[in-house]
Amino acid sequence: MAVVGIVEDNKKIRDLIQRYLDMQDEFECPVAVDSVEEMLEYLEEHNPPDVLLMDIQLPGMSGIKGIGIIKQKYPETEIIMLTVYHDSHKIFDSLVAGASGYLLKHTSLPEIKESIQTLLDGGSPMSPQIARKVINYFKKPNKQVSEEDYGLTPREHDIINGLVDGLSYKLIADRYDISIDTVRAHIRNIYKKLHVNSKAEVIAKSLRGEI
Amino acid sequence: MAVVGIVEDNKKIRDLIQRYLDMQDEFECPVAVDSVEEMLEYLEEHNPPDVLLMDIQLPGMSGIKGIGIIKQKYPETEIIMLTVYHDSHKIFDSLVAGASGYLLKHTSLPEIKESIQTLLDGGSPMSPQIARKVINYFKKPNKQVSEEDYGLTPREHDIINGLVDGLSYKLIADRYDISIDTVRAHIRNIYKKLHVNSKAEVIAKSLRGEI
DNA sequence: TATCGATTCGCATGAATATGTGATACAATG
DNA sequence: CATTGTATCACATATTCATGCGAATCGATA
Repeated sequence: MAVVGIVEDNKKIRDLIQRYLDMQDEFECPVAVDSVEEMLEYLEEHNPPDVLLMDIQLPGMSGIKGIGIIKQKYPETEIIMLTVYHDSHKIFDSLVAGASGYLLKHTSLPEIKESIQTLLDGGSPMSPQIARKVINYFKKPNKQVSEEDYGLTPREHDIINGLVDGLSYKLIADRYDISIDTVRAHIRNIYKKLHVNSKAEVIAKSLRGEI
Repeated sequence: MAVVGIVEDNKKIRDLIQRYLDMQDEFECPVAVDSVEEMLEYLEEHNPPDVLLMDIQLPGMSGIKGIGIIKQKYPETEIIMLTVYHDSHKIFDSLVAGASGYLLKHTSLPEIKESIQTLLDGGSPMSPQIARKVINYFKKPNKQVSEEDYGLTPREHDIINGLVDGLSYKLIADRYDISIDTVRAHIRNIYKKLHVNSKAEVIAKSLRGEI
């Protein structure tokens, strides 16, 4: 049976979720407190829960700060944020701090139950609206920042992949069944196109996403 | 009524989805082809669909490359990947290229329908397993997962920074006002600590956030 | 005080890399 | 058909890198 903890300062919501989860055969919810500090006290004397439902806006320490502290001491505990905030900053900060799921407060009790199960099954519960923002995170920085076109040919990309994998000219030649002199030729052209003159710079450029 | 297009090389799957969607009152699925190239031809003469379901492994151009081309010409069209691949690279590449959702191929037809509606409502359909990988992306560069302690000294970190900047031993020596032999000495120690034996590997490790 | 780790420097050698100057073959393009 | 670009290969040379060995200084710590 999975053990779930709750950190939520609204007593009504807290009690509601706790009662609901305790009613379920699959879950046990022995601890529901209204601040990170109280949860930390609790954790000093009890086994950490498998899952924590956590609000962001809390008396005392914020939930986001709490994630970091709790995950550091009890890395096995998975944390799902349950909050009214849907702005990108709070979402990202939570995920970066170590949260594994992010739900909005209008989420129904059965959906919360389902989300906890999803988490225990190795998934990350997230509402589609939240997922959308997370995905947008990937889009913005790239389209603008990177994506320069150096006019590299497919073969040149192959060679670059070899370099990034830390291979020597000889090993790259082996990988693609070409002679080491051909590798040299390609690398010379790559250097020209990228305006660099060492393996190191190519690797750095590539891993920074500039190619 | 929303217009949906399909790019999928498995004829059985393609026809199945097309027939199913066409049966729905909410959707119309006038185009289902087996390559990005064909979809591009179609788009030249028709209005772009609202949503595209797209495979990754395709004859000719890959679906990931296709995303970029299609989103550039028809930015209003939303793209959902529908694929067997669940490795992080493909997921990230797809999202970065501009996909708005990512489903695995075992997704049922009603779930696909639901996902399209989610997308049209401004959400991003994504299975919990995929969401999990996306979320892990946020965690890695930070605290828990990575950051092995190789016991590198501050000076060694300096030298590594020099390498990552693409500098030669001589330039690193200049930067820190030390002799090239000292640089050599540090690099020898770094190689020992990181268990590598080339600049390339150090740079790769560093830029992947493993140091 | 004696030891240890961090930092510094030197010398030497073989391996790998950077760069120049060629060449051939093929496919696509005008 | 001439040109251009990709991909292939060869030879030569200078530079850079990897690595082994040794050693001095200095601050901290046992």
